[in-house]
Amino acid sequence: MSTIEKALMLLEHFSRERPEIGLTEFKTRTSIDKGTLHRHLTALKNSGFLEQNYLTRAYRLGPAVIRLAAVRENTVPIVKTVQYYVDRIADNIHELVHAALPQKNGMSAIYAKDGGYHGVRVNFDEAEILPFHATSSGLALLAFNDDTLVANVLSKKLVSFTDSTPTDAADIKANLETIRTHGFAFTDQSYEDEVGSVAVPFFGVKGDAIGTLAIAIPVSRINKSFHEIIIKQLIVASTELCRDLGGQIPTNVATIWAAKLEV
Amino acid sequence: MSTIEKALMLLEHFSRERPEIGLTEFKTRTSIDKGTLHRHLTALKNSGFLEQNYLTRAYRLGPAVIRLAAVRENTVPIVKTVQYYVDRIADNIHELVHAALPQKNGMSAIYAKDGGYHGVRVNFDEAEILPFHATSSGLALLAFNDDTLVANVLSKKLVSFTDSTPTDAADIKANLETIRTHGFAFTDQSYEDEVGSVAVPFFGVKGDAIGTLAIAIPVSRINKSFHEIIIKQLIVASTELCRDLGGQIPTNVATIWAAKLEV
DNA sequence: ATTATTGGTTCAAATAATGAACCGGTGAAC
DNA sequence: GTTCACCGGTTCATTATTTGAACCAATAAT
Repeated sequence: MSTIEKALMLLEHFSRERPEIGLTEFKTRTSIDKGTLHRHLTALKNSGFLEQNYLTRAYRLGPAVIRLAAVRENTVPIVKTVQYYVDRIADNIHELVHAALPQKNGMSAIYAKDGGYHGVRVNFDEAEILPFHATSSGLALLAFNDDTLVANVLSKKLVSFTDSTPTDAADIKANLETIRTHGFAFTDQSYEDEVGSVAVPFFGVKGDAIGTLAIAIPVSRINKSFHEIIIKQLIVASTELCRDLGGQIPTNVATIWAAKLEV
Repeated sequence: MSTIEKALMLLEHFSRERPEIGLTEFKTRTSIDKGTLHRHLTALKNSGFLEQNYLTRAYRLGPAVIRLAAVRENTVPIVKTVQYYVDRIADNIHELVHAALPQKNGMSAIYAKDGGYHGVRVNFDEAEILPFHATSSGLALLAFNDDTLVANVLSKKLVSFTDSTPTDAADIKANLETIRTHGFAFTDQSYEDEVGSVAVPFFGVKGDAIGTLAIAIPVSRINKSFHEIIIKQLIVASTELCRDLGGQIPTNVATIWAAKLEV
């Protein structure tokens, strides 16, 4: 692995829950030598990707990422485009809806809306990393993306989050196959207890999955008819979203989805 | 310079005007060896910072930056906080207002609003890099930030954009001194013909300038009384913004600003 | 059919990354 | 107030990676 990739991996450790990370904490998290770490962190700081809390000396993300995100969103306005559909679904079904993009180690929610007026809510952090193997977003993306990504994900250790988290590579591979035939993914408390989720992919110009639309919902509120409503909403939104983004829905997926909508 | 910094410098070449850049174009822009470039671009791609247009093979910014920006904005919600004040000023004075943060080679506008109903408008790109030495934003930041940044900027070649662009280091240093005594910066067609601008800094916890609020305006509409109105608006907004961000206005600046508001 | 231009690869030489040991400052414990 | 532990940061000989001139393959232009 190149030095560049090693350094950029450090940025993955920042999240809502861990917005600032000190040198020693990085050391325990990564088991990289302190000297090396310091060099890398300094390089990232010099480039504006990190800045230091001048009191604690801990590192946090810097202003460079803001500019880059603005340029990216101007190039490929996924966030803005996705917002409309997430909002629409949330307003229709009154549950927590989100859209997510693949990152290196999982899906990252880029926008979420809780349309719910229920007492029981699903707790959700934007910018959290959703592991590929334990969430419907992750599975939906794996099922309709490159096989190399699947191989890559399954080659690593599959962390268990609940009693229902699938950790066997063969099981997951089989599940991906059923996801492909169904045209959507769902999970039952595989990432958080009491929370189920349903996801559909959306596609890029190559017809590969470039992101997902998903719904997270307390298992107590799931039943068959509602499940079908959810899936229809997701499929319709993803279809329109693909059109907006200039993406291409693979013909087999298009057929499956069309059939789902007719029922 | 470390390999990491060299690679990250490549990302600076992307902008609204140049959202996609191919290998050979990178070569002409950077005069880095093609082999090296390809390695770096691949590393950035593997880390999600770039992705490739699969038809043209050109590179563009990738999804990783979206997540990072979301985390950063959650850590230090500058964009969101700044929006309110930019909008307010734009509504009051009916001109193009923007806020900018320092990047490596200039200021980057993070939010802009044109409150104008005039025929003549200032053209403005968010996420464009505004050179330190030729814009009021840049000068305002230099004047109230670290001296090392000033030295760094002045040590490089100062590009000329118009006939009025200051390119002499000594001139700029003198100008920074007057900016410090005035508490704001202004430029007259130093970046674009027919456009003047006024900027004030806003400050971080250390009392160092961390960004600027600025107004760009056709020179035909500038006159003394309007100039003063603009400055008052900017000063008031920056003062409140510093409070919101937990920043500290240096006492000497606070004194100057207070005097300006009394007039 | 030929040439120019594109993205991408190779491998010996040059250079930068690495990491164990070290430094100095801060705060807690005795 | 002395000691100790922990923090961020630095040093420098060793080691491994980066580098770049030359090369390859595919596509577009002449």
